Amino acid sequence: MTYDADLMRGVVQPIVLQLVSERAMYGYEIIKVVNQRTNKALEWKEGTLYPCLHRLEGSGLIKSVWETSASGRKRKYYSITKKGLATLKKKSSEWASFAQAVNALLFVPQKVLA
Amino acid sequence: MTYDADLMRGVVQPIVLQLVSERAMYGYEIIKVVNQRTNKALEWKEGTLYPCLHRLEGSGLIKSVWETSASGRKRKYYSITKKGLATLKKKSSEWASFAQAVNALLFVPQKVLA
DNA sequence: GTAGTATCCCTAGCGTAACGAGGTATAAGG
DNA sequence: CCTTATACCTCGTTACGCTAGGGATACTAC
Repeated sequence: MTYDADLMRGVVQPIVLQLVSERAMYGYEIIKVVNQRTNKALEWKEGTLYPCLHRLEGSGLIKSVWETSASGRKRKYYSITKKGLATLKKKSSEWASFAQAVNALLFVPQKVLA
Repeated sequence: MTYDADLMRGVVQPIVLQLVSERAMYGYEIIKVVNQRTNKALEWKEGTLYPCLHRLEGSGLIKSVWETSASGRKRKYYSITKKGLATLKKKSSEWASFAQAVNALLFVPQKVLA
């Protein structure tokens, strides 16, 4: 299922921060992990991820190193910085209470009405 | 608490649809209800709501009537249309599974890791 | 009365970020 | 060898929430 693009706004950064906080990952890998872990509920494309990675690195929230695998493939591994960890913590609790607030509005228990 | 503006994208329309589906409401009222029902977790401004109302009406998802209260105040009451109801249903279930997917990524149970 | 606040509507312009569509290059598999 | 998967990137479009205005009427307190 593919969602309204607008929903994606605001969650891409936190998700990327979370993933690279678990372990160092490269871009292409992140896309695969997102798609798999959500059973294709979220389906990111490269045009979504790469600019985001560059923004995050530019803000000093993640950092990257180039590595070459045994097969010879070059991959840019991202990991989270101290600053990024703080942001992740803030953003994910922000998301949690935001989602709760939205749910409170969208799914109103009957007794509240009328 | 005020959230990253980007989070708000994609949820303003569904929320408005939900509220005016409960009963006819006017713009200023909607803002108050959103602020109250979320305990100020969401704090909408007029610049957020009014354009959204006009978009929704333009798309035929809601309709409006001017009414004058006993005190003489003119208010534009919005109510949901049949088409709007269908959209609301779709959008809110979309939100539900989207939120679930995001939660699955942001709050990973320990056993999943490594 | 009148000053200040709350109610009620509206809009123009800005900034931002997801997306589609494109490009490059290398490894793997048939 | 030729296709597919892997792996990186960027440009332009687009949509919409927000800021910062503007206008008008009712209510409240002094």
